[in-house]
Amino acid sequence: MTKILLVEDNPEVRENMTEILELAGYEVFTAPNGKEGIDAAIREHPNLILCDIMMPVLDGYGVLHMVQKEAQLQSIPFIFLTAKSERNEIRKGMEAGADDYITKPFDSIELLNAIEMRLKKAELLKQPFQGNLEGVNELIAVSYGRDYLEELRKDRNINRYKKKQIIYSEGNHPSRIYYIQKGKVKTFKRNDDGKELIVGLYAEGDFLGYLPLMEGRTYRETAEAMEDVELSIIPRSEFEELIGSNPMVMKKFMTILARNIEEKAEQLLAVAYNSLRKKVADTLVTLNRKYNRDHDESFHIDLSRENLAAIAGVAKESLIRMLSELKEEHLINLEGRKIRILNYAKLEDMFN
Amino acid sequence: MTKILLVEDNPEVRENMTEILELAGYEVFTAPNGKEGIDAAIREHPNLILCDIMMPVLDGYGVLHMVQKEAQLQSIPFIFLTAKSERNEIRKGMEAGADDYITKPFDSIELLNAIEMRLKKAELLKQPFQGNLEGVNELIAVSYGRDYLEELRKDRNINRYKKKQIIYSEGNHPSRIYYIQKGKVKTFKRNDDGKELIVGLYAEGDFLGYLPLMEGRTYRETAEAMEDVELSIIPRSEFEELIGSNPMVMKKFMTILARNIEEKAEQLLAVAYNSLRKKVADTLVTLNRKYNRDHDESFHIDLSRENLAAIAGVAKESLIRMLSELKEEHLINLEGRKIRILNYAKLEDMFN
DNA sequence: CGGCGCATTGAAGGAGTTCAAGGTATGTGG
DNA sequence: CCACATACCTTGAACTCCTTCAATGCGCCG
Repeated sequence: MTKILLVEDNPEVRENMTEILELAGYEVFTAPNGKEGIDAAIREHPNLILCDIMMPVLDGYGVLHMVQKEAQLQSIPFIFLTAKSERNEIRKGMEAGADDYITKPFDSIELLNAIEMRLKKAELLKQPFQGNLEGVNELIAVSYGRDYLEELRKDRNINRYKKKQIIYSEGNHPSRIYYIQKGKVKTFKRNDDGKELIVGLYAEGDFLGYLPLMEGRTYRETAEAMEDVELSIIPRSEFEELIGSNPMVMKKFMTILARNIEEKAEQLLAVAYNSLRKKVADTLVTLNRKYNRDHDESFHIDLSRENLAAIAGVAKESLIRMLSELKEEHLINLEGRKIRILNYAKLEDMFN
Repeated sequence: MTKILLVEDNPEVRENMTEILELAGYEVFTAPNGKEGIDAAIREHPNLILCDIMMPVLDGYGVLHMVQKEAQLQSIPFIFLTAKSERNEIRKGMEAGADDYITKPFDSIELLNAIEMRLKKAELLKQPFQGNLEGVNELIAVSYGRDYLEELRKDRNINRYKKKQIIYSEGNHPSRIYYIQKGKVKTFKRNDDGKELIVGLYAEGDFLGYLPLMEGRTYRETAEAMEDVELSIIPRSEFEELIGSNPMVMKKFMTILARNIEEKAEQLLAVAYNSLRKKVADTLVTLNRKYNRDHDESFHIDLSRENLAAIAGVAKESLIRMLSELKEEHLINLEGRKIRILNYAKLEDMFN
């Protein structure tokens, strides 16, 4: 139920308006002065505040000021409601930060329309979460329009990296994010022994390196070009603008992050307890899912054995042996370094 | 630089205003009619739109309507700027969804004040990310005020679960999140062999089970009470309201998620390549960091060996043997099932 | 053609799991 | 309050799966 807080010192006006609002289906809370109004706002957290200006104890400007100072009340629409109808007064009210300013006397329909519109505008922030999202690209499309990606491609400095070149290193400070125009990038961590675990794979159209920027930390992993790569640079400020400007974008971004967590948890289970056999099979399945979205029959995985091993979290030699085994069983085919999956279903349900 | 789009058909007024705005330090784009105004808005993505009402081709209401329909433009403040000063006209403009309505003639100071206030309000959505956040609790505090937690404690249905009781299971559909009043909860996954890996530990004051709600999926893990537990239930709608109502809350929440990803990646590396010795030491260090925030000397870890093993991702017996070893080396002390850390520094830098 | 990088195969070794059995704490019912 | 059951902890010994080390093979490029 939508809650409205009415702050008004005149008891008659208050009751009259309460009636109108309740008839319109709102749940109404009232306060006879500014101070109690603030208390009620904090207590009830209404969806909208209607407030008189001239009141004892604390006037309407005071209420608005307080409301804007409290983080939890900032986003509540605030409408002044007053007999002061001179242009100056109106400007003063709006300049104080009200969302609307209605002068008495008013029609009830005027009041209700105003309320409805402000509620609607506030509602834009509150769409429920949306599932299904391919990549961060969508974000860009949503917030800047489709052309933005195209623009990126043209306008920006494009950085080129050779195969095996480091893009950023663990411990460095992030100042930008990267958008991959071309090529593949891996991000990895090393343990104390120098063994490499690949924690992320990125391809054309992916964004890279946004996590540390969001956390305000240094990079926790190293990014390296797996082939010759072209990256466009998006400066920190622009990224923040991108994320911060549109609540829908934020929601989508949060969904992506949430999914990422689930994936990592899944991988964690696999790495911890699964047999070599299953780890390798899972890796192949995951890579296929990731890079072969349209289920192309002729698709093959083309990564060095070393990298494959670092993704699966196993030794290179173990991986190779397991690939041979899987080939024996006609689940995959090895064509040079390239791997083609023959029996996807069996790989997926590989027992442990 | 702050970009302002001015849509106005009269060339004189347009140039005059442009000058004022540029003097005030804004970057100004102009359009002579509504249609071009829309195009410019999409192209430039301004921070604020000033718009006349009476214009050829497409009038101000039309522009506002279009702006509200485009997801990427919705959140841009929109100010009407017109000679129509009758009360009716003002109401009509505001009811159409404008954020302010300024009547000609106006002082330049009036105009600039109005612009500044609307920019400021819009800016509330765009604060940069903030680091440092203890838990989701903070979110609640920010958005609803401190008292909300207290309220939760009193008003809600409190569900009680006995030790070992399942709170939710993998595959089920989420319809609410949980807030832990009392007790400890673990979330875990099982691999095909039925081996358990603990992926999350939650204690008093933590929230539980929000990820699947955000992703719109089923639970990916099972939650079980580790001791007798009291939980309050927060329905889905309320959770969405909570997250959606305040952009600051969203930002903070995103930061939490980002951190969570980093942690999982870290754990992944550890589980994949580290020795039993290091896995156990890391687990002890992590648990200490998690549950002993104030570095209490007399703190001890009190978990079953089984659970400890499931956190570290090793066999129970292996864990026990390693604990004995660590005790021999005077790094920890075993007091019954309880574990006290004696040499935190050495545990932390345990070699592999 | 020789050197380099990567892939493959063989054999040895070891870290950690598993199975099995005994020990200790905790609680419950007579 | 004791006896007994149950759940949890600990230790021993065998085994296995995977890693590691080492040698060889293969293809590519200057």
